Amino acid sequence: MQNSEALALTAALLAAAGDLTRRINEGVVARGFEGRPAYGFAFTRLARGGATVTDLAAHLGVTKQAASQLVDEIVRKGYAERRAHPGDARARLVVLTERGVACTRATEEAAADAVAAWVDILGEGEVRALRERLTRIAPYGPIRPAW
Amino acid sequence: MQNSEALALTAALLAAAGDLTRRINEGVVARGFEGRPAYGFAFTRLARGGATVTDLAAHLGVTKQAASQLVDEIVRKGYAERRAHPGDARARLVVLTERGVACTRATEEAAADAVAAWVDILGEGEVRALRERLTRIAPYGPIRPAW
DNA sequence: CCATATAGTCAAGTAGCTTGACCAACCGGC
DNA sequence: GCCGGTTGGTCAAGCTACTTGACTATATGG
Repeated sequence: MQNSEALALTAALLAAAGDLTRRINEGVVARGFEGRPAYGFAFTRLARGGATVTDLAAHLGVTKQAASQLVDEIVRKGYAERRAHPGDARARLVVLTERGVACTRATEEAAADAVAAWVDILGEGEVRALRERLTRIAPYGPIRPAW
Repeated sequence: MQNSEALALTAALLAAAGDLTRRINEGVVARGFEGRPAYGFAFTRLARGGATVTDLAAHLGVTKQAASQLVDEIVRKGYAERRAHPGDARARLVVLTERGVACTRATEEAAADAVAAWVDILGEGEVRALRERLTRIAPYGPIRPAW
């Protein structure tokens, strides 16, 4: 593989990731929620019975201060609330509210819509293969959304 | 395709793009250049006979002010220089210096190295297919590096 | 030759992170 | 028990890479 192709692959990956992220965010907004892309990844973690700020920080690959600020935001917007942690008085359990769950569903729907556009181009099998290969290449490190 | 898979695909894309970008940047640094990921994409545009700030802004998908700041950086670091534009006294042609060309080569080498790790996992054919499909999905919009 | 558009820069503001300092609560060894 | 070290969380300040807005100099079409 030539050097220039490697850079083109990187550009294509970034363009694809950016495109998808943008479409999903637009879909979420169109469904009546305000947010930024990082919310979706935070929600997928919170949806499993809640999480501490530290859990969330690890999941998102940021400092706990940054995670705490994100929690401030989603609490202020009514998507989550901080509760006492059962069994650790230092920690606080961040759980989704009703509206937070609704936003999570909206995000998943928007993601499905965005990917559907890809399925139209590549076909379902190839999109699935794409995901499988990407997962093999970059097995769950923490996520760095960045858009 | 289930909704949750669509989000997983997005996460995988972001993780892969972030991983690749990080590896390339590390490779560039290891070769003795200082920079950030955006440089690589700027250089690929500048390498073709230079470009104006406005060209670069369009290529990178940012405002011309942001592009101008990036040019300030790479000029300060000795990778490029501003020259008079032949035929338009308003415009200035940004061209790579010798060192800028060397850094461009280093970036391409680092990218090739990073992708080589993927070839080890997936095989050359699949990596090529990956790139082909990504290019079909997200045909050159402007690039938003973001890391 | 003038009205409008374009290239570029300067200045200020913003988002989303970081590092550093700190406090309260947990925990293992003695 | 309790005490040193660790961990969960927040507050405060700073930084980076962008943005918007205002402006100047040059180009261009009627």
